[in-house]
Amino acid sequence: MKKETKNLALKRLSAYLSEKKLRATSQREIILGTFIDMGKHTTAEELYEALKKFDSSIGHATVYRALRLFVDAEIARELNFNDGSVRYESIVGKEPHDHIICKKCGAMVEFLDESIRQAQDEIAKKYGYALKNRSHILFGVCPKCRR
Amino acid sequence: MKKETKNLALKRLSAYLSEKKLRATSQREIILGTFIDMGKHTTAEELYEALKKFDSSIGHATVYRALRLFVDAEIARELNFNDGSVRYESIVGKEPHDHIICKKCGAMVEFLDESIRQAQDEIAKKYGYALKNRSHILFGVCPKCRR
DNA sequence: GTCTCTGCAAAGCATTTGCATGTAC
DNA sequence: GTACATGCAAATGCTTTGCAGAGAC
Repeated sequence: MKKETKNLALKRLSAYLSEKKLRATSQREIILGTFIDMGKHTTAEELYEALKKFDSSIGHATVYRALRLFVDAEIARELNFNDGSVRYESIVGKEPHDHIICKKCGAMVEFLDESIRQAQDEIAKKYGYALKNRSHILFGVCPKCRR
Repeated sequence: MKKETKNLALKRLSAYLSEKKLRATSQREIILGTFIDMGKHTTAEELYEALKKFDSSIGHATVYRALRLFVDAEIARELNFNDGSVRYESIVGKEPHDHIICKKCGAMVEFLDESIRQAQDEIAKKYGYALKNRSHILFGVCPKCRR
C-alpha cells in the first residue's frame, strides 16, 4: 500500500517532468521516494537529514528545489504550522484534509469536514476567486494536555 | 473611530501590563499606536520602517518583542500568508474573520462565515481540543487576474 | 534600589542564489 | 552538443539573543 503510493507518486513525477520538458534525474527519484517513506509533515531539513543516511552526496539546495517541484507537480503540498519552517505533506492517494494541533505537545489530528469545504467553495465563488489552495489549521490544547 | 480603536488598544495594553506586572514604556505605546494606525497585515519590518520616520531610536528587537507582547495581550494576532514573514493584525474592536488572497496580485478579501466557525468548534469538541486559534486562509486567483 | 526593558550588534535559522561542473536527452 | 540540474558555498532575509546601559516602579 505504501509501495503503491510511492509508485503513483513516481509516475506522477515522471508525467510532470515530461510534460514540462524537465529532466528525470536520480536525485529527484531518490528524494521523492524518501519523502514518501518518511510519512507526513516533513521539513526540508528533516528530509535532507534522512537522505544523508544513504546518499550523502545530495545537496541542501537540491532538496529544497525538489520539494518545490513536487508542489508544482501536485505530489505534495505546503503546510505552515507556524513553527519556523515550512512543512510538506504528500497528497498522492490521500483524501483532502485539514489539521488540528496541540499548542502544548504538538499532537495532531487530521480531519475532513465536507461542510467547510463547501463553504470555502461558496466564498471563493462569491468573491469571484478561482480557488487554488486551502490553508486551514486549528490550534488548541489536546485532551492529554488539558488534564 | 480609529481614535477609539487606538484608545481601546492602549487600554488593553496597560491592563495587560499591570496584570502581568510588566512595565509601561513609551516605546510600547508608540509601537502600538503606529501599529494601529498602519491598518492591517503588517510585517515587523514594515512597522519598524514606519516607526523610524518619527522616532529613529526604536530598535529592531523592540518591535519584534512588542508584537509578541501584543499577541499575548490579545491586541493582535499572527497571520501567515506564506510570503516569507509573519504578519500581524489588530483584533481590537474587530469581528473575527478569515482571508482569501489572490496568488497573482495579492488582492485580499476578509470574510466571516458562521457555519465554518461552528464546524470548527464542533471539530475541536469532537477531538477533545480546547480551541485557541483558527488559521484559515484561502488562496486563489482574483476576478481581475482571471481575465 | 531593583528588576525589567531597550538598543545594538552579533548570532541563528531557514531558504535562495551564483556559478562551475555534471548529466539527461 | 545543448540545455537543464546539481553541489557547494556564500548570500539573503527574518527573527532571536546576549549584554551593558537606561528607565519604570
